[in-house]
Amino acid sequence: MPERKPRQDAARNRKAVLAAADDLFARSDSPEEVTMADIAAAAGVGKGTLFRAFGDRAGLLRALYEARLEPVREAVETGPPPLGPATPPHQRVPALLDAVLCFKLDNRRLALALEEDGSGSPYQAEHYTRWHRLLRSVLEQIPGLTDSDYLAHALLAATRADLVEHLAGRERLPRDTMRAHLAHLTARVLGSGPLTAPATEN
Amino acid sequence: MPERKPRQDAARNRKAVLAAADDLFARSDSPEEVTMADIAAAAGVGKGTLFRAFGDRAGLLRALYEARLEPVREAVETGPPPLGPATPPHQRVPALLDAVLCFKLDNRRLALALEEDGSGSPYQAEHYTRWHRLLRSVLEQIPGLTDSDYLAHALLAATRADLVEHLAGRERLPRDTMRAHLAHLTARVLGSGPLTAPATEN
DNA sequence: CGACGATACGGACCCCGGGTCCGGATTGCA
DNA sequence: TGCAATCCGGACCCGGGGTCCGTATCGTCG
Repeated sequence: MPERKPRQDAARNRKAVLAAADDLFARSDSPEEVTMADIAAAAGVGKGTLFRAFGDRAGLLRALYEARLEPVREAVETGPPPLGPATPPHQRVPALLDAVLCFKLDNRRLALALEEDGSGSPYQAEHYTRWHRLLRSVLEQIPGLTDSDYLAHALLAATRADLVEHLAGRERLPRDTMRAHLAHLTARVLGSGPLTAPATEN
Repeated sequence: MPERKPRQDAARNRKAVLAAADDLFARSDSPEEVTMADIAAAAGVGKGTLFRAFGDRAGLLRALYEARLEPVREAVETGPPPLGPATPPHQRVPALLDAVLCFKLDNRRLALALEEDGSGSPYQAEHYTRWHRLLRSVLEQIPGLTDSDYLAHALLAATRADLVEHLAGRERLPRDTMRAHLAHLTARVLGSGPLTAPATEN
C-alpha cells in the first residue's frame, strides 16, 4: 500500500533504460535480436538494474508500450469524436480500429516484440483485453450485430503486429492504402448488407 | 541424383520421432514446454538423430503440420464441393475458412507451436502463403470485391492459432459456435453489399 | 558536516534449451 | 564375411534470460 518513492538514481536509470530500449527496438529489424544485455549496455547500466526495474523482459516491453500508448488511450477515453466516447457507434468503430492500426504502424517493432515475446498468448495481455472490451461494447450498441465478442476479436486480428509488419514492411504497402483496406473491411462487416437488416440509422 | 534412399533405421527413427512429438504436443498445455530433448527421449532416440532428420525445431514442426494437413490439402485441391475447385466462389470461401478453422481446432497445440515458434513471421511460412494465395484467388472471382489480397489476410487472421486457442481453450467456446461466428463474419464480408467500393488501389 | 541505515548498482554467475560433433555401432552390398 | 557408407547418440558448446551479493550511492538524522 505504501508508495515508497524511489531513489533519484533509480528513476534516472529507469528512464535511461526506457530510452535505450526504445531506440534499440526502433533500429533493429527484428525485435528478437535485441537482447537484454544489449539494452543494459546501451543504457550504460548493469543487467541487474534493468531486471530490478522491470522484473523481466515482458515487463520492460509492457512499460514501453504503455508509455507510447498513453496519448491514444486518453484520446479514446476522454477525447473528442471520432475517437472519444461521444461518437456514435457505427462511426467510432472504424475510428478505433484506425487508431489501433496507426499505432501499430508507428510502433511496428515494439508491438511486434510485445506480441511475439509477451510470455504467452497476446490474448491474455491486459492491453489487448482493454481494446477488446471497448470495441465489443461499442459494437454491442450497433443494432443487428449478434456476436460482438467474436467480431471484436476478428477485427482486432486484422491489425495484429506481425500482419502489419508483413504488409507494411515486407510488401511495402503504403500506410494509407492499408488504412483504406481496414476501413473498407470494417465497413463491410458493419455494413448494411441485405443478409441482415440493420441499416436503419438512429 | 538427389533421391538417395535412406537407410531403414533412419526411416524408422524418423517415424518414431514424428509419433512421439505428435503425442507430446497433444498432451502439453503449452507447446513451448515441449523441448527437443524431451521429444528425443520420448522417441527413444538421441538428439543428434532428431536434428539430422529435421534440421531444426521449425523443421520438425513443419513436418508434423504437413502430415496432418495432407488430407485437407487434397480435399481442397482435387476434392468435391464445397471444398474442391468446382465450387462457386461465394460458397467456397466460407467452406475454405471453415476447413482452416476446423483444422486448427483439431490441432490446436500443433498449430500454436508452429505459429509462435516458426522462426519469424508466420506470414513467411509457405503453408500460410498457400492458403493466402488460394483464398485470394477465390475472392478475386467474386465481383464487387476490390482488395482481395488484404481481405484474404484479414479473414485468415480470424482463424489464427492463438485466437482459436484462446476462444476454444480459455473461454470454452463450443466448436460449432465458433464455426458459426466465423461463417457469420464471412457472410458479412462477402455480403453482396452494393455499398460501392471506396478504396482506390491496384 | 559526518556518519549510518537503506537502497541501488553491476557484472560475474547460473540455468536451460537449441544446435553441433565425432567416435563407435549398423546397414547393406558384394 | 568384409568393407565403406551411413547413421546413432549423448557429451558438448553457445547464447540469452534471470539471479546474487559485495560494493557504491543516496539521503537523512544528529
